[in-house]
Amino acid sequence: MNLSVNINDFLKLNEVKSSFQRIKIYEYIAENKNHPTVNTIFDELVKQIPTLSKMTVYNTLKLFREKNIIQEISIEDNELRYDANVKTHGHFKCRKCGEIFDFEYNNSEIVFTEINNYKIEETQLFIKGICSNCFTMNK
Amino acid sequence: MNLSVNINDFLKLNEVKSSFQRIKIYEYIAENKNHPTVNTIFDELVKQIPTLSKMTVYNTLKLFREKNIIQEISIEDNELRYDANVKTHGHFKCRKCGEIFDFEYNNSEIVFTEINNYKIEETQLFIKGICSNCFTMNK
DNA sequence: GTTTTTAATTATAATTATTATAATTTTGTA
DNA sequence: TACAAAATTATAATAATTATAATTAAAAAC
Ligand SMILES: [Mn+2]
Ligand SMILES: [Mn+2]
Ligand SMILES: [Zn+2]
Ligand SMILES: [Zn+2]
Repeated sequence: MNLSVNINDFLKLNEVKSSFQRIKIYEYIAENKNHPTVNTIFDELVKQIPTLSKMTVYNTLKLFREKNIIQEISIEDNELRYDANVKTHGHFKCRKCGEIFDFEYNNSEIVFTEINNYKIEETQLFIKGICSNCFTMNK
Repeated sequence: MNLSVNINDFLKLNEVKSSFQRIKIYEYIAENKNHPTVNTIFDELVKQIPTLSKMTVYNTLKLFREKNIIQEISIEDNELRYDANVKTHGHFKCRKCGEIFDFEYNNSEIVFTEINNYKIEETQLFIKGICSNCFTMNK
């Protein structure tokens, strides 16, 4: 079974015209689940695709966002990161190792009195601190 | 009563050496509560202080952050914004008018099973959507 | 299956944001 | 006032992003 074929269908299903570059970019984000930046995506893929242009990465990410098949997260420092998991979930960034961990939380448990008549379209919960790996290592 | 005098004391209390520029920058963020970007702060203050350098704004914001008298919020688009309210609180950005609203929420009500042994240092909750002003105007 | 049309990718240039460095000015202290 | 230290400013360098045009690839028409 070839994953690229599945991604090809997935893109078409979401009104994204498929191409070799687009499949590879989506594949990278979806498989690695590492919340990569534009530069990470480019640097990793240019190894496989030497002709790849960073412009294509920018354009493709913009298109994927418009079609809602990826989400953009700006956890800190002006560094935008991308995630193929578009469901609402939380992100934890470790100050030591820099890794970003996903976590689930119950959105409905948060009570908003001040903005209860506002139309909510997107929710982002970011937590920064030290992950358990780095915490135990320091002892 | 002169607010600048109070800010002067406040800065000293927080181990920040006071200066005319630093007082004006803190004053702008604290009084306007508009979560300004570097450019907003510079553009507004350069009207009063024609010799002001953007470098000073960058340096001062970095210093204020280190001393924890402001917080940096990166709600979207690679645009960093600054807030003199350093207590944990949520931010709502309206897609129509662009304004950012503060709201309170009870952090303890959110249950994190996956990261329950992680050391939490900072929490940011961002919500995007349409504010009630813009929502009623569109009807 | 070749030609034509359209769209995507690439290469390049332009713009913007940020950081680094050195010169100048200000502030505090003797 | 004179000196030393720090902050501010001016300028240059770097990095990130966007815009534009040329090239290549894909799709549609014939
Ligand atoms: Mn995620
Ligand atoms: Mn706020
Ligand atoms: Zn870690
Ligand atoms: Zn609004």
